[in-house]
Amino acid sequence: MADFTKPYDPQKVENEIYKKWLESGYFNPDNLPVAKSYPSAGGLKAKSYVIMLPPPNVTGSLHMGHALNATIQDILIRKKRMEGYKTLWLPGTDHAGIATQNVVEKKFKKEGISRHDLGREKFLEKVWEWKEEYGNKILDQLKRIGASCDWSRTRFTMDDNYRKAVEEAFLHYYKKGLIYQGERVINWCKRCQTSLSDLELEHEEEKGKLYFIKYPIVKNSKLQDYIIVATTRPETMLGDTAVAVNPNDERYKDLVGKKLILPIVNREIPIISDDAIEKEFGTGAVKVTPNHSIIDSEIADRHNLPRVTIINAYGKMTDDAGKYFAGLSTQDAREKVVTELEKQNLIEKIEERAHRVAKCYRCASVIEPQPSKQWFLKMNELAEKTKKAIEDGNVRFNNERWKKISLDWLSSIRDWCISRQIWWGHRLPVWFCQNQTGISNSQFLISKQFKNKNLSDEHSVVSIKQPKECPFCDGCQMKQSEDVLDTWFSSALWPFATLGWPDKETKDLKEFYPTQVLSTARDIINLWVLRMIFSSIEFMDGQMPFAKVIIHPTVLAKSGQRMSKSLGTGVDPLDLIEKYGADATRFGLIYQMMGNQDMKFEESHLLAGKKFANKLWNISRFVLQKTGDNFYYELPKENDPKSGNYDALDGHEGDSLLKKLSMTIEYANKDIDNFDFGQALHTIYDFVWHDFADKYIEESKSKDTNDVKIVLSHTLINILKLLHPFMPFITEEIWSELPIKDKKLLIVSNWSNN
RNA sequence: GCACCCUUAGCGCAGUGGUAGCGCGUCACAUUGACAUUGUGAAGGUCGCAGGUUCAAUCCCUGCAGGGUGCACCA
Repeated sequence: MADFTKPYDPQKVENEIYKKWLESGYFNPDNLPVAKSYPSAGGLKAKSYVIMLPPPNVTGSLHMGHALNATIQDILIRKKRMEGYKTLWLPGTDHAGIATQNVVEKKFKKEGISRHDLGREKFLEKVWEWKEEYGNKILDQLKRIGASCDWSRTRFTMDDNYRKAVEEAFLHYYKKGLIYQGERVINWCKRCQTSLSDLELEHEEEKGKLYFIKYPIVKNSKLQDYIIVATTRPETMLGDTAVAVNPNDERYKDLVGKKLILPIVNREIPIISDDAIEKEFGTGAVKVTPNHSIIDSEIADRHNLPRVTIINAYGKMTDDAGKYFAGLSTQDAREKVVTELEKQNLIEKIEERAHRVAKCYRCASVIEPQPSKQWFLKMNELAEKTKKAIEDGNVRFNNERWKKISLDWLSSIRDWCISRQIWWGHRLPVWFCQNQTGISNSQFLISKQFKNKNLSDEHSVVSIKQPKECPFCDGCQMKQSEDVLDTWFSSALWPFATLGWPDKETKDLKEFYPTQVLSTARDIINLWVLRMIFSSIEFMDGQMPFAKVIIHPTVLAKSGQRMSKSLGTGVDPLDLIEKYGADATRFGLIYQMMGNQDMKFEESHLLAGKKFANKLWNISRFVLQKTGDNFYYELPKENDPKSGNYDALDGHEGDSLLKKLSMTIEYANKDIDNFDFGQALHTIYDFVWHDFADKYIEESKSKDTNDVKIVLSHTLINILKLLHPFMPFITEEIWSELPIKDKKLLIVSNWSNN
């Protein structure tokens, strides 16, 4: 029971209201009144409205971005539910391969146990235990802010059925010839001991040194004595097999084709020309280290250069680096190389220089590019189709800016490295002959030349189940690849794998696919959004996974910095909910969401939200007191003999309020539908506080006519509805106090029939 | 390097080719009246800087400065 004698206390109300909603079953679309009006599957279908919650990582806990995003989605879902759509907001979590494995590894490290001590099977058991215990924490936190997800449909990216989807997708791409195994230099995290895709790197500006090193030219009296190359990583020179210059660089024109002596190593290496080299950088001459730089590797491919691997998977120098360096860390090797070069007077100069270092997005270790055999998904064709879908407007972003970012990425895309050398994730459905290769892991390469290999060359087959017989030998037990797939490979299937795909006939898939809106953060546009689009093109017959994409503003600290735990700039939304209530937290976030790419978080808006909740509370109390037994649920219709009062409304001072109310409703509707949530909330706020409370209610105190009661009841009902998507708890609570016959919960009341 | 965004009151942000607004904060007054999580009122802005277009620019254009973001093969 609402206690109107006291100020509004969200803590007392919110849990009770949420329980009420859960008991009602209305979060599940199958229980909605609209589902009941279309009982037979064969007949007319109720119109559905579906949003897939971007599955948070199981390791996650709610941050401001989640809170904002959840509020946005809840606003849309609640409005559509009230409008009579069969609404589904499907929640779930992502197994988050590397992130989760790291968390569990860390936990055991404290006890001095490594994952290798436990072994794969045992370790995975522990990860599952961890997931069962902590993995749903973030979903419970979403409940606190009022998210009306259908919890009965909660999915996890490693559920049994989801696993089927992932395997099916892999098989599909493979049969189409889009998945292949390739040898190349990839991004390697030496701490996580796995490959990473280009998108899983973070670049950080660091102070470093640029070394200018002289490489002597093989004797020729007419030419200069040496070429100077600039590098930030002198130790990699031990693996150099060429020096490259731009073809149009006049300075080096006569030198192309000549040979150099690689210092220390004393290897003869050629001078080559390649378009990838910029004349302006450094000296315009670049050392080429094919096995420890992705770009250099590509240059090496174009010029058929030999490859030398001088750094191993743990970031230590190999035997091929020479006996003086073998076993050293790259840092120690660098110092030793520089000392040696100085001794030989081969260092021209050393400049201080800020440069960007690629780091692992999960553990922040410096990336050590490594030659390796990995699995790739060909991107050209998929990217082209995705581009077309976006250009044709089959998927629309809430801002052109995001469209452009997407198209840019799709235009300069490389094949996607989808294999990872970790344990937690979906294992590749690839099986190896034990007598021929025996290798079941993407291995670290020391080969001098790279190839793309056919599976049959590798004595392996792609199969979801373990093959009964090995096609390559007599009766070996084929062994499954030890590799797992990139987490994002499975996330990319989220919009349909959650609805039962690869079974195309499930009731949910038929009824709820495609979805209407995807709302997410901008840093995963490429990582996730675009991959969902091409996955849907491939697996759902070209049908887009969602019609519209909302990229919401990034919530920054007031200083303009990113919110982060390590910087101490983070704000915990749960603390805010504790302090102001969920409604006020939602209000505060949305109130400052005005369409820019960032929003600097300002806590005072939450205070405004709390005050506003209280204002609404008191408005309601006043209206109920004033109307007493004459609370009008419906506005009397014109010419209705029972309500001759209505005529009197024309020209009544309440008439202008009602006009303003209809305008507010109209604008708010339009703004919500355009995803201008902040604008909508401002409009409603201004009407409620300034037009309704400050003016009309003040004036109404001195009047006691039936007209006034009609206007008061009618306006209250409408602002409760209008505000429900934004502030669901308090509006539902007040609604429960209104004297209305055959009253439904506000959550399923009609959006617009008053 | 390329592209994009932002710069308006102490703070966070709206807004418009012609008297500049909201929330929080500040100040004054009011107060057992739905609500002090209140009401009424006030102070506070040459709308980043410099040019240009225009009868008129905070708004359109150009340049500059500061802040931010995305992308890229910065060796």
